Amino acid sequence: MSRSERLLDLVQTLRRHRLPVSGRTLAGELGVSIRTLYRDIATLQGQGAPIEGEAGLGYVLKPGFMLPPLMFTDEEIEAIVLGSRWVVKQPDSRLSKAAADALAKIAAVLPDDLRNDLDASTLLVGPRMGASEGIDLAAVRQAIRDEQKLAITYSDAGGAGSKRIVWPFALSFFDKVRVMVAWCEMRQDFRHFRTDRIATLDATGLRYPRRRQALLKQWRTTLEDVAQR
Amino acid sequence: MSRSERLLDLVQTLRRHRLPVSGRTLAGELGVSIRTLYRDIATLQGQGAPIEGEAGLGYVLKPGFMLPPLMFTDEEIEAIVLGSRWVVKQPDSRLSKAAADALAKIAAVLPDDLRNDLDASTLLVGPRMGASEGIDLAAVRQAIRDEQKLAITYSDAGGAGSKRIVWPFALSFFDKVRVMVAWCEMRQDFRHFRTDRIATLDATGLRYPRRRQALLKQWRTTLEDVAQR
DNA sequence: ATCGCTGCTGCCAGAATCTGACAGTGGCTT
DNA sequence: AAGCCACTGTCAGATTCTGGCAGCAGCGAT
Repeated sequence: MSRSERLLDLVQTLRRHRLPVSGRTLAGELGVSIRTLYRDIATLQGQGAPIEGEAGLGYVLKPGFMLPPLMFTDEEIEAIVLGSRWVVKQPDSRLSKAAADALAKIAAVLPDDLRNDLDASTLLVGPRMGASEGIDLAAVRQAIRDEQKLAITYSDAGGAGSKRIVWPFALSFFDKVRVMVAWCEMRQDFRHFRTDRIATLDATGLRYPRRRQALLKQWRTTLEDVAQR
Repeated sequence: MSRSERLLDLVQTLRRHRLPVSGRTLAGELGVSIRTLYRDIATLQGQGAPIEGEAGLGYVLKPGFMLPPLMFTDEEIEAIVLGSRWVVKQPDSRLSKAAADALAKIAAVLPDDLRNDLDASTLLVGPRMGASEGIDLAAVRQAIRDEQKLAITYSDAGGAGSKRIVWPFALSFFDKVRVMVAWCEMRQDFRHFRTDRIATLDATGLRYPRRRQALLKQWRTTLEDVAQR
């Protein structure tokens, strides 16, 4: 058994024993000398595992769990972060604090580009979407990640359809519908497109000339202006 | 730099290069020989990392991300799982599928006792809770984990207060409020207690005589019976 | 106060692992 | 055919890991 496997084993073993266990016992269960066990404990503590050792008693793992290295796809990470953000907004203060802590831990290890992706997926208002989507939201998300223009056919509130080229930079939940936030070339302004009113959607393969991050920032500023009126 | 650190570095390096990179280049950036790089790639692939190598091109990391070992508290895991379950229920099929996949991956590595804890935290109906809680939900969660009786003072719909001993086994979201699901000793039946109507709550320290898992199963059966009426 | 149990650290030699270099195979592109 | 590349096998040397030993410190029981 390699060292890294053994370290995970140690955590699991500590979880099984709820009461303090002596180092000698742990070493025996892992088939390793007590000296090595001390080194392993030190390594785990160095990685942030909440293991407490007290002379005369033994070791206890404070309640918690070490998630081993896991491979998630972009969308899985997005789903987890989105769900956690929702929990943060819930009134259960303990749980919402826990969710915030978890988010911070996850964000701390995410590479920059992925963290930016997540910023683009905003959660505006208490979400309670009803209508099923007609278009492929994954395509929208892809375009946002790649900072590429989209050609869409959109039916506005009045029912009139229009073709537009837009620069999408965020997918948002708003009231009961999902909304794609984008710069509209036709209007030369920010526009919100309800995803259930987007009739057709085609990737253009063309990159738009500004950074998504910059658009997002500018859009947020605009929102604040509106709110202050 | 230890080997395990370097393996994480490799993943990060592969993420930076979006286009295929040759093994020679990667080896150079990591400061190791190309032979070692091949071994590292093999190790990562063995751990499930979606790295693809093609002769004549180089290596690409299929979009995704490897979360390094992370320490979460019980409540953080609960928050993540609960949030992901919410995402699963959303109409965005791509994202909800991603959430389901992520949940499966997390469940696969959770120790049994923690997985049981999570079963007790159910998500019943589209949640949109408004009222803030008066009592300490963490105490309820603790009692559920430890399978211990609780003494509560509850105000029912009519406003009349009553003292009861209950065996809590699940915390649930229902309509707009949070609900503690428990066996009520007074009524000798399952009862749902809106957490915002629980006036006082005291731990008894007494274990109740049945397994939480069994209560949960029986309660679900009861629910189905009611639904079929 | 003494004893026993335990956590924790430094040290060192042997065991285990990792590493780099070399050689070779097979696929792909030019 | 030539060049680039992924990939595997082998092997000696470098590196790391491991176990045993010695010693210190904190705690509770005797």
